[in-house]
Amino acid sequence: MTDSLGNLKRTHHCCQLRDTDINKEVVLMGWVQHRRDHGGVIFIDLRDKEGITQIVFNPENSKAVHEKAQEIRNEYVLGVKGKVIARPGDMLNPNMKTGAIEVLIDELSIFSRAKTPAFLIDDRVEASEAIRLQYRYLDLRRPRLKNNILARHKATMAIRNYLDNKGFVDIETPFLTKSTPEGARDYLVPSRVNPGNFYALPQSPQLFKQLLMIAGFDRYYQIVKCFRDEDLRADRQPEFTQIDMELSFINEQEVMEIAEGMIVAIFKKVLDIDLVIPFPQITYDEAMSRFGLDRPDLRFGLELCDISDIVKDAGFKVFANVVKNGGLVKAINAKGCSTFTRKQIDELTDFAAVYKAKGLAWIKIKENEWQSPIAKFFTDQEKDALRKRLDLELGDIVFFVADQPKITNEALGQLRNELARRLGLILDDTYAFTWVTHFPLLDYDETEKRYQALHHPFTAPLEEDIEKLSFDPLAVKSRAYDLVLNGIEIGGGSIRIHSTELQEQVLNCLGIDETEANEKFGFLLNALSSGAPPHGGIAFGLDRLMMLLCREDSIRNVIAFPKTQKATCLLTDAPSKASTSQLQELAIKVSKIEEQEFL
RNA sequence: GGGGGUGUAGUUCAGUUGGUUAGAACGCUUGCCUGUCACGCAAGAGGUCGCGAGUUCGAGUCUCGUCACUCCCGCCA
Repeated sequence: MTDSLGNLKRTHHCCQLRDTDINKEVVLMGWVQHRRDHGGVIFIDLRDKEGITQIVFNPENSKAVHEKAQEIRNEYVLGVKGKVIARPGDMLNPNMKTGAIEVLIDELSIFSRAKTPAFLIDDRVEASEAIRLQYRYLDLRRPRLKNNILARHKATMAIRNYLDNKGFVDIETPFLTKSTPEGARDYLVPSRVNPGNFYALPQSPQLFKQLLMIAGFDRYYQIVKCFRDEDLRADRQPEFTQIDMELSFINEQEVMEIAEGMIVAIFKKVLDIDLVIPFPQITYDEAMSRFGLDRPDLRFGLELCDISDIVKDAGFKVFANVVKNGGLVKAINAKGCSTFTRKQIDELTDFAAVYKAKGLAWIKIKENEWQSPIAKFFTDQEKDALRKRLDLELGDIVFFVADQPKITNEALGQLRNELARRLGLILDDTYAFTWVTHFPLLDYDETEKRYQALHHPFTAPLEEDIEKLSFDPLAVKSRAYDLVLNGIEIGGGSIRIHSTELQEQVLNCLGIDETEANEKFGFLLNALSSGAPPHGGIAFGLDRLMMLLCREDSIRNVIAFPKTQKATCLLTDAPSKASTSQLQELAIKVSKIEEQEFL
């Protein structure tokens, strides 16, 4: 039998007692971190959410209690009553906050016995991801995960305080809602009372927050789950949390200012770091040109350099032909890295190939010569131009990618990040923020042969570009902005379209005709024509932000109960089969399941 | 949908060219120990080598398939 709590009342937590508390009678409750049985005296490290206190069972103090304490094992849950005493002179433990004292126990309650845990509750012990997820409640006892979750709480508190002070109203929006076209795959929920019909879980509260602006709430925020049924990554879960906000009567600069203030408040509260604002802003075009990606990592240089004009007539046909066909030839000069071996270069070539680069050309700048499979194709004049453009000096190696602009930028941009990692150019405690602005409004989907919104269909085009919608849609820039931290997109938003006519025009561009538009989001178009204020907003990925704040490399480590890469939960074994009666009630037939187990 | 990595004791891993009884560390159990702090000492238990086929006199090791976890590409407005 185990003991019940009875009248025992906790007086302190396990990180609280100091030498100033000596001689106090205290009651502690917690889990057994370690047991050290010396035959006579037994030491136990008692752990709770706050920390660890050493408790002592001494047979000279109470034989019966000492006897009972023999039984204690790791992870047992105890309540103990005793006296705070000073540790003997040289027995202080400077590594513990409570290391000056210990508690000599007079009364012991064993609330729970515990099976031997699958892994030790200690950050120094490794366990596989699968085991950690299966026993998540044990992993959450360990300091690393526990502290991440506590940091997340600090962050959300800072966010709520900040936004409340700025006049934002926290409003909940429905989870059982309507499927929206465009965007990610929806999670569907069958409706029992409307057989054959389905709700969709929201990919974001986008339309509802716009409706709230039209309703006149002026400033809205929500820390809210969003659902996207797409394949997972280290920084992507099917359900994730957004810090979602929307404001009326503002422009993009004002949204960015508010957002910066919030990020500052979070960093101050969680890390006690004072960030410098405003964050730099660069346009999408500049980001692509200099860094190859729309989420540039500004912690290091290694910028990309366009050399298409220099090589357009070169004897090296690979380069020349790419330029002739509207492609792009760009290069990165890795200063002082001409010592790269053939093997290293091959690895980098394989790396670039992942991003569809057909090859990775290179030139090593050696004494008296350019060592390279392609150097012989260039005239002295071309070499001279390259030397100047790329700042080529003795000991450099320069990498080239030649392809369609999209591939050249992506491959070389990713190579830039990889080179920085390999060369150790990335400093640990640097937080390099940047806004990326002036995204294109649309891009062209080759497989579906139509335009699609880069951000979403409700993003406003730049005023001066609106007329181009009819004759050159791809040249239209939008009023969208992303916030990027260390090469990772942590938030994005836009000024929205608040005019019915413009909204219809953009939908038209996307190939959504009036009938379809009315069917899919006629409610929004109606609302827009019922008095819509100019408005815009932004949403941050709370999980990604916390991942960066906690220096984790997966968002699973900042989510209490995350999913595996196949979107399952190893703890609860979700998703699982539905019973025939459940399915019948929902008017659903399951096909293509090999061995359907009837429950 | 595609590519890479991993899977051996409760946990983390080692396991040679295919060869006798599959090892280590930690954890666990028992005993000893009154000042430890991931205590120490001694003894012990613990294995469907992910699963299924195949090759072979013989498979943890080789081949094929399959499952799980993970990283990436596609996908993710």
